[in-house]
Amino acid sequence: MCNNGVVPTESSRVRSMNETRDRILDVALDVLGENPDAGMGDIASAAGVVRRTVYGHFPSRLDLLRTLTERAVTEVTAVLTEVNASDAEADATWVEFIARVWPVAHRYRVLLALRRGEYGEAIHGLLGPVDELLADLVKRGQDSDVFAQHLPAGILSQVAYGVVFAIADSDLSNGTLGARAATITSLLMLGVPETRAIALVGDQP
Amino acid sequence: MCNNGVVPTESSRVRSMNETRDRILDVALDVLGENPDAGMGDIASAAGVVRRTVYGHFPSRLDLLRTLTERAVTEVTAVLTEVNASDAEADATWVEFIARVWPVAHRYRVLLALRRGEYGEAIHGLLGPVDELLADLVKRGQDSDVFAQHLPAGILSQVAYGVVFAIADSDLSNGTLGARAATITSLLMLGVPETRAIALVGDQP
DNA sequence: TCTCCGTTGCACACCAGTGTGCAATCTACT
DNA sequence: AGTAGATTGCACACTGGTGTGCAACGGAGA
Repeated sequence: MCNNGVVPTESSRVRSMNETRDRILDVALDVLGENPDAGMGDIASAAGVVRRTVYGHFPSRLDLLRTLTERAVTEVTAVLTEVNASDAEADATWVEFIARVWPVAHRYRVLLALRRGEYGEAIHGLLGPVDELLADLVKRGQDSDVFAQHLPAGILSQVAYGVVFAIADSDLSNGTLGARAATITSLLMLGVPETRAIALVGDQP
Repeated sequence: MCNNGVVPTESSRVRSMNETRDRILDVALDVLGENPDAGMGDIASAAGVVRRTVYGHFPSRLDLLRTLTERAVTEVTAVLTEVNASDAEADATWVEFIARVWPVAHRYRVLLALRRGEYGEAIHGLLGPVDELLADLVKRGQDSDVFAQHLPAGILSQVAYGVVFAIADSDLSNGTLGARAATITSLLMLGVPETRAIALVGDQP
């Protein structure tokens, strides 16, 4: 008997294995989010699995971290390029970006802490493309006089999304309150006047 | 033979011991600043001393960290209370505060990273008084309509000096450029209009 | 039923850091 | 010269995490 469809209906073995793998990744985000120094054992038990099993899916801790980071980069760049496609002003684009990236930033907030520490360099490297896209957006805003120029675009963008992550990491992180706060605060620090900032955010649903 | 002066002229033994102790503390700031996970051994060799000697002065790693933190708290609160004594507007006070606290913040920038990690809770606790003083200042600014109110004073002050430390930790950290950038950026995020912010900073020497 | 294979449980070696103990050494003070 | 005390060098035990090896279990698929 051959496969009846084009896609070779994954055997349930494979599917359950992928589920395990995904669960480990998901849980790892939570656990590391609470404590960036959590070990493979902590992640394993949180995922309802034995440490040895985690090593079955990810040969090393760095491998797991890399996979998480790649996921994050994929999701963020997707949002960022989509948003950048519009020809709106840079500040409006920024607002839409934060609104859409907020859940993602909240999920992956731990990566900012992971940039320091043992595997920081590897993580940092993978995050590079995001940094560039972000700097481009800020640069565009500076060139059209929408954003302040007291700092070079590269650094300003770093600080700005550092703030977003910081708020995503704080008590406000849940609900729309955090998103609003992060958006307004980052706009302010990008040099957008308060009235304009509030108007822009007010437009958001 | 009794002491000839009121102050019992420290024997040079005691003095050189204190010098060693201070050198360890100073060097620890540098080493930990580059790598918050540096061990007692790294600190010791950087101080030109053996690991065992460090343990002679500080019974445990936590003890060393605590001492560093206490130093930082002392220095910062000194600046903060002094600055707060003036009856200037909150934004002007903030500018003076950043200007004077900048070298201190730069020296102790590692403490922000240390707030997470194994001994984070202890460090965090010691840093409490600084947080309060800072929140008070921001609150004063909000009450007199000088600072924005899109975030509660407690969080806004956290984010604001998070930014200051972030810049103190970046490439700009040296020279007056970093201080200017940190001041303006933090003012912007506190809701001070760009023109006013630049004017305020321009006043500074 | 039998086989494959993800999973488990336990073993181990390895590494890095922490904190302690103690004899030896060096030096400022008496 | 003698002594007290800071420092050294080396020892050790302990902890906690990493990564690997392997036999055994258990369920889905042939």
